[in-house]
Amino acid sequence: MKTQEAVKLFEALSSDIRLDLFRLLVKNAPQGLVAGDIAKELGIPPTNLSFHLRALTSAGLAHVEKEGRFLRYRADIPLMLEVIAYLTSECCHNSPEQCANYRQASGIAPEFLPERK
Amino acid sequence: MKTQEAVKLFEALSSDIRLDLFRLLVKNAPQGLVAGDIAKELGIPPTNLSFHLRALTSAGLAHVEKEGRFLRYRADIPLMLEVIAYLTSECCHNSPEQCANYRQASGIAPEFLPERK
DNA sequence: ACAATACTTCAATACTAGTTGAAGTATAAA
DNA sequence: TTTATACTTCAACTAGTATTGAAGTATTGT
Repeated sequence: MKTQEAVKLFEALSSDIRLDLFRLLVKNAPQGLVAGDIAKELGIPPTNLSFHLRALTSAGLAHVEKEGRFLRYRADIPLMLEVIAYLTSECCHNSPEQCANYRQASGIAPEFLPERK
Repeated sequence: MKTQEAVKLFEALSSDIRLDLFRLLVKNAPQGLVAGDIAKELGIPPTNLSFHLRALTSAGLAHVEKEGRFLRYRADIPLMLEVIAYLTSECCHNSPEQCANYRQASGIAPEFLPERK
């Protein structure tokens, strides 16, 4: 992943609305949610929701699919994992002693953490 | 972690300079780097570097310590791991089948991934 | 004491993002 | 085919963010 792409992704997550939104989609992966259900869940006006949904999708963190007159949104979980890998890469110069302690104390499930290469 | 704190952290990472900066500090954890070394490494003017260092530290992602006339900056790795845990929490409703596949394919080291509770 | 170094804060400017109401498009229901 | 539903785009305003040069503070070397 390039820096500019990662920046785009973090920008997309830099809003309370979008962060709630994305986490809701993560929670409801992989089936996703239609815009109306999201609006009900988060309680924000449709105009504003559209704005933030667009921000998420154009960053690539969510994808849309049409279902009749509904639009279904899904989180891109692999991309989320890529940006985590980018953020944490070469942590502590991959020193097993230094970094592994942090990692093990983190309360993060093993499957979400980047391999040390 | 509360939403607003996580937003603050993602905002802090929403700049190419600060993202490079933070990743440099992650790579050089836990000993950290002094501002001058960072400036050399990233090649940005001191005024601007100060601005971005302040943004990172006031978000809590980095901490400063005085060393004579130098200032040493260190990444807060546990906080980084907390925000990862926040982002990925309840992924796929913690369904082992759905989510574990994503996680295992992610190339992220086990120690960086949140526990499913 | 004086000058150099290391880094920061200040002030001014330019730009980018967030929110809202009104209007638009597309699908479905009556 | 008229009406309602689902969601988006447009336009306007507001407010926050990034960058830079100049000036400031603190520490070290001579």
